Amino acid sequence: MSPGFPDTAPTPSPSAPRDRLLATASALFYAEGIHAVGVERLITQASVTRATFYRHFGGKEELVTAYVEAQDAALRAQYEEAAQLIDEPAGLLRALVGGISETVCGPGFRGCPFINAAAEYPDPATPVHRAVLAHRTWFRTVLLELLAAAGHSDPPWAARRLVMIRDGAMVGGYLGERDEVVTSLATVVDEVLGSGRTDMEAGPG
Amino acid sequence: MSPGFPDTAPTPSPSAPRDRLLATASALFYAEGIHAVGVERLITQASVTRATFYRHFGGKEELVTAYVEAQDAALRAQYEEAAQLIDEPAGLLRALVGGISETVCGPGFRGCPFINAAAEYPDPATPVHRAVLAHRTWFRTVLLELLAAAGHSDPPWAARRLVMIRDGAMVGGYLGERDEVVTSLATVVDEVLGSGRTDMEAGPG
DNA sequence: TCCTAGGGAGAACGATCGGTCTTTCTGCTT
DNA sequence: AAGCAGAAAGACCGATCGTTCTCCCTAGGA
Repeated sequence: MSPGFPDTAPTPSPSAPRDRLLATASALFYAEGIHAVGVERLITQASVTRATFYRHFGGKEELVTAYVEAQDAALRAQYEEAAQLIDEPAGLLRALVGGISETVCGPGFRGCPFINAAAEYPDPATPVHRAVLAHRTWFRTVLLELLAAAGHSDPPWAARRLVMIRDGAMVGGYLGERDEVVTSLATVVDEVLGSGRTDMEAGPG
Repeated sequence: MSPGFPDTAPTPSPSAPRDRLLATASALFYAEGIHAVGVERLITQASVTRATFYRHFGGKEELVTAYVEAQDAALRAQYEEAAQLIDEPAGLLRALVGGISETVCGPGFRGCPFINAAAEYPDPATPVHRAVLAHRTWFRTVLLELLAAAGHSDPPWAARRLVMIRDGAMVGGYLGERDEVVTSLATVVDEVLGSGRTDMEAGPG
């Protein structure tokens, strides 16, 4: 741009085609299912040519994996952001499940992208399936740590319960009544947190 | 049709090809996903010709619908069978969730066929999606009736909780630790049933 | 006896699948 | 000024998609 700043500039377009591709893929894969979306449609909607597609991704499955990993990264970032605003573990825990409620009630919610992806990639050896499991492991670990930090009497037990109720909320929000799911979710979280008799009484604080 | 026993006999082969087709489809669709299985493979493994396939089903989607409806019918039949052996609603309720535990722990469990099918058929107008919702409505209704018959103080609330925990168990049994899921499931059922303070104290009776 | 419905076998349909190729043009680095 | 990486544009590949077709054979009802 000018002398003194020879660096590669603040990436005016870091790799626009790649980003467009991933964004388009995320929207289509999530809304319609992965196997239901072909490469043709992807590159057309992303305004990208075939050659460009295969220059950035080794193939469709690699793009699918990138899609799942991007969802994972987004949730991790969302959590990190919340973690910088909230100090108490119990509050962070509630913020975490609050985010789930918002997701479920948000427009265009179509189920958990990880559960849906796993439904289409049953083989555990698949990178896609592995990415799903990796996200779930991360989520469970975060719950475990927060529960322990909050002084819960039985973090493993509580984490198991919270993971199950999260999955139930995701499925129910897609194939059932969203409002009911959200209220049930909140109630269960209060119960689980309240049952670890320490400094984590229910209530938004 | 004619004197004596002109009837179509006790169906020596009611429609063997059709049954083979549906059985093969059920196994493949469940194990590998629906869009991942083509007609070619279907008819080859079922030892049926293309013409025969299209004589029995209008197309692939009709077979998929039949697959989902067959799963639904099997579960309804399983429930009816249990209902004839068990009188008390509370016991029947426990048998119902006991069946879920067995399913989750059974060999080859690959998640809930209804949840998985819905992941591949997001459009609510699709017969497949509708069949999934129909099954879920039936399940919820059964829970509701059993809870009411058992004298639970808040059947709608309890039914919601049980549906959510069922979904959580199905997902967790596929993408998590099966043993943990089953024990958590049993605990939650006890809690939910026990909270309706009437004649439904926990315990297998 | 005929006759016909149902199944087996397989060719063929257009469409789309995921993937590779060549060519041209632009924009940056050297 | 030269050169090169990345992207646009699009032809092209074999394979498979779901679907329809013809032909033949066999078993069961009229």
